[in-house]
Amino acid sequence: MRISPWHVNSIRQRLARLVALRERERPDIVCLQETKVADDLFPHDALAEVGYTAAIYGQRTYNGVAIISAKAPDEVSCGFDGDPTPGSCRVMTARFGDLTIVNAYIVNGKEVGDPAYEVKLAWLDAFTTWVGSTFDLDEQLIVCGDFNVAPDERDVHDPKRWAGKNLFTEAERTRVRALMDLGLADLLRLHHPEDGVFSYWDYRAGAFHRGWGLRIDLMLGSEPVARRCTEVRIDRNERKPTAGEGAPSDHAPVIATFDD
DNA sequence: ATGTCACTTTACAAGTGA
Repeated sequence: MRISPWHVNSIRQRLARLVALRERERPDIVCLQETKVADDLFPHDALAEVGYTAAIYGQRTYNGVAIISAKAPDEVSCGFDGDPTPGSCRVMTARFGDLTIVNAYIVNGKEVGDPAYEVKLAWLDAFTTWVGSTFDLDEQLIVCGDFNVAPDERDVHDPKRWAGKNLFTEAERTRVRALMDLGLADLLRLHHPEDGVFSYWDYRAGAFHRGWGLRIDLMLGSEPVARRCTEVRIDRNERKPTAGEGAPSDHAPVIATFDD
């Protein structure tokens, strides 16, 4: 089984590349963030042509998440109790048999000092409280998506430059650790302890070309999921302008493989 | 830090969010 979280930054702009990902990597499930489309305009037909059904929680212009899969989920729910930003479509949960997947697009936070940064911290607290009180961590649980937080120094191209900056503050990283302390492992790190493994490069300033990346797109899994996880990698090539039809997202897909 | 991108509006440019 293969599961791929991907921040697409508009599913309509990324449709050809999503279809290509389907053909290239054959993910059974893709968890999308920032679909940026109202539900009545979601491209169900184009995805059905490559064998995907889509569970969607979208809004126009901002945010929006979707879980698309070859086999339809048994159960889907949207949002989470205690969300400090009600009305923003950022979290959805799908159950596939014994496996539950939470797909999350965490508040960006803009910059330290901006009110949005305080919202981000409150959001992370509320999200962790909800995950801890809603799910059994002894069961198979995945929490994945765009966390907008780089967990540690290996996850930023220049830790000194990023120290104290939004996406890499101690306050954010402490909150991600608190989520992991519920009993969720960073699945990529089980296979790749090395630094320089990034999932996001800003569109501006030629960041990709210069190697100015961050790893903020994470796949966390409970112990029963971690045991089944045989590989996690990031499809860095997908970030290249030349990698396929249309322009790239500023995020690359994470690709995780599990024993059946 | 900022060599961009996507979306929206009463729209043919500029603001917003990332």
